Amino acid sequence: MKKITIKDIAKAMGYSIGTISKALSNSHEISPVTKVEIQKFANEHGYQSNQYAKLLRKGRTNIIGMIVPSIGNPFFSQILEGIEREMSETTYNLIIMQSADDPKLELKHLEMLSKKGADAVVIAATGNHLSLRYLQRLKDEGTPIVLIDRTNYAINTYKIGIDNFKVVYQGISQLVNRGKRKILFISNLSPGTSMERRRGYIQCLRDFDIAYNSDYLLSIATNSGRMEVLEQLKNKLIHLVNSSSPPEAIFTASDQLTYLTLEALHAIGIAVPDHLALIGFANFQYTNIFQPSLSSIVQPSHEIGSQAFAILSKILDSSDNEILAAYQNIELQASILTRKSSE
Amino acid sequence: MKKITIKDIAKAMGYSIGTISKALSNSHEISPVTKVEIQKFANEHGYQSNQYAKLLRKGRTNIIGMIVPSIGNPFFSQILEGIEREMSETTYNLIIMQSADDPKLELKHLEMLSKKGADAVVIAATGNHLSLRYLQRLKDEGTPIVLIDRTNYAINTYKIGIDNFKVVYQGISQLVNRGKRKILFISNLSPGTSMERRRGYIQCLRDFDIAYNSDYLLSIATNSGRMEVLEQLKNKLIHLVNSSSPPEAIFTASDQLTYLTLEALHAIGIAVPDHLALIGFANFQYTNIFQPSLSSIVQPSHEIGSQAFAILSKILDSSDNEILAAYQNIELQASILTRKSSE
DNA sequence: CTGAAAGCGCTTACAG
DNA sequence: CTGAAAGCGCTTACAG
Repeated sequence: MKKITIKDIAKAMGYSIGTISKALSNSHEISPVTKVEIQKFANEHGYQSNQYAKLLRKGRTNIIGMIVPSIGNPFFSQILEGIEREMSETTYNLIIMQSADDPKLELKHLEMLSKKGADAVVIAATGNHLSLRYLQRLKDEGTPIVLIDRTNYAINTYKIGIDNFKVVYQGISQLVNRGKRKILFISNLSPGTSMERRRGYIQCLRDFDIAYNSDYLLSIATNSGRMEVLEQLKNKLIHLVNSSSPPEAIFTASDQLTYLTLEALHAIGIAVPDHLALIGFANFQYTNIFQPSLSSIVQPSHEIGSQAFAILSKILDSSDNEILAAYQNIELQASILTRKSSE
Repeated sequence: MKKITIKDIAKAMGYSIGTISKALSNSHEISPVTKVEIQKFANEHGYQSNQYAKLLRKGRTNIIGMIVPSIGNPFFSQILEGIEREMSETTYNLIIMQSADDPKLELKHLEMLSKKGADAVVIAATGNHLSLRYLQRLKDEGTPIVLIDRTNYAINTYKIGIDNFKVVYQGISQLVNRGKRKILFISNLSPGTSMERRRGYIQCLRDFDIAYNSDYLLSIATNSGRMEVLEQLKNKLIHLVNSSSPPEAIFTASDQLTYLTLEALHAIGIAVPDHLALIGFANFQYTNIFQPSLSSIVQPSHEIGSQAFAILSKILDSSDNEILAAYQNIELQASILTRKSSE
């Protein structure tokens, strides 16, 4: 059952290679009768065009490169789901790579994608300046770039994320409305999102006339191992809880930090919400079976993925690979599931 | 900053195209001096070979196709992580597709992979006979196939999973040793794993001299929506709990069923483990923050991925794409994390 | 409406 | 040790 080519069809049917090619791509140059005849023959013999010959000829690869910190993180795996569902039956190919939030690895992956001739790149970037410069260069060379999740970077391109300021503001408001005034804010170091999230926190406190306390602003590097991050959190939390002014609530500004903070609180024996309320970013589908059921900020992860693909396919499908009128910064709506952990 | 080709180098250096090609692939035909000179020039000018021209010439695509039920399921996303880490800096390309455990979609994806000319396929198959037949055909045509997770199918190829019988036997033993004799076993319909898991359950009961009760053997189709599965579970559980012989423990034989069963138990107000103990398959990294902390069967998901790639790269890298001596059925070790839910 | 020919970027027998 | 030439499977001006 060897693969059949245009040449085979041409020989079998007594047409030239060019005619077969044109008939199969439905060219108007070919007479309807011949076209039908050829297409029928091709179908019956299971002809499938060789993508690589096509792409070589057209100078394209149809590869969309994607870099995320970790596929195992449900937030990113859901984004991936969203892309895959749209893409699977197209001729595009997705290549996925994990940066582990390591700038060096990220840069290596970008170089690899360039080497593989990726026609577009989707990335949740670490924010490392070398990577950003590389992205800028790719963009200048004509490769469309879509920044997802972490969008607050000074590069003028397509961006898809959420309104970080707003959803954090809402989350903090909830805590305040439940009588919490001493709110610990824990975020990671990603400049792509943490600025806006922190701004939401600070502005909300200000609007509620709550004094700002720098001890309540915690930044944790999450690209070290899980155990290390957990230890750090435990130490910080023990310290704060035993301080003269212990926090009454925690807001965690990333999925991983939410899970690890909850784990740390369990480990050091602090009851949630009795002792300390908690609300945080979390996209795992089953946060309602957490101890306690978790008040979660949920992002439209699937939609982030599907929109990224929508934008790219629009650009790549346009004959001259033209960049759309204006770069868009799409801010989708995140939602808050209020549950026991913040009661 | 246009891409530079072999032709460009040939023109610039005054060598023929063939010589450049051979020098870059380190052929012994070329004199060491010339080779160094050419390689240096290529490096300095950022030459990157066009994979597609290469593959077209060699009749290969270097595409590895992968089909899993759902990328969002942490178990499968971890397998993906395992593959990606090994593969990212190679010239192989992974194409991922989701079957949603839908046989029709699975078959469509397989056809797509064949159309794209995948050089190999990695699949957690539904077990649908049309798909299995298609896989068999691909295999017969020379495409290496690796079955992951669901390995109990009558197709003679590479298989990577766990010793399902053994780990279930151990899990059930734990429950029995804690005094439970009425154990409800909930599994999905996948023939690739559920047979062996069920066998472990039944054999364990037998060895402990516990009467087998068919009411305690529950099979749930998990490819309908999440809410639907949840409803089913709630109904079944309410019925059983109120029966004349209510179960004392539950063993859930898939990740999704574990989460949903716990959710169902919460919803209908059954306390775990006080009222009913629970132990189940679960690969989410943070099952210790569940309510209660979950006794989990954890599979070596990353290793399943990395081994799949290891096998394939070995086959595909061998010049004649030869199938290795014998097909292997690799059974990795799963582990049991015993925690509060089964106390 | 159909065909002959060039070429995408590469590799590899075959000569010399 | 180096080069000329054919060919992987396709598309597309250009002729006729």
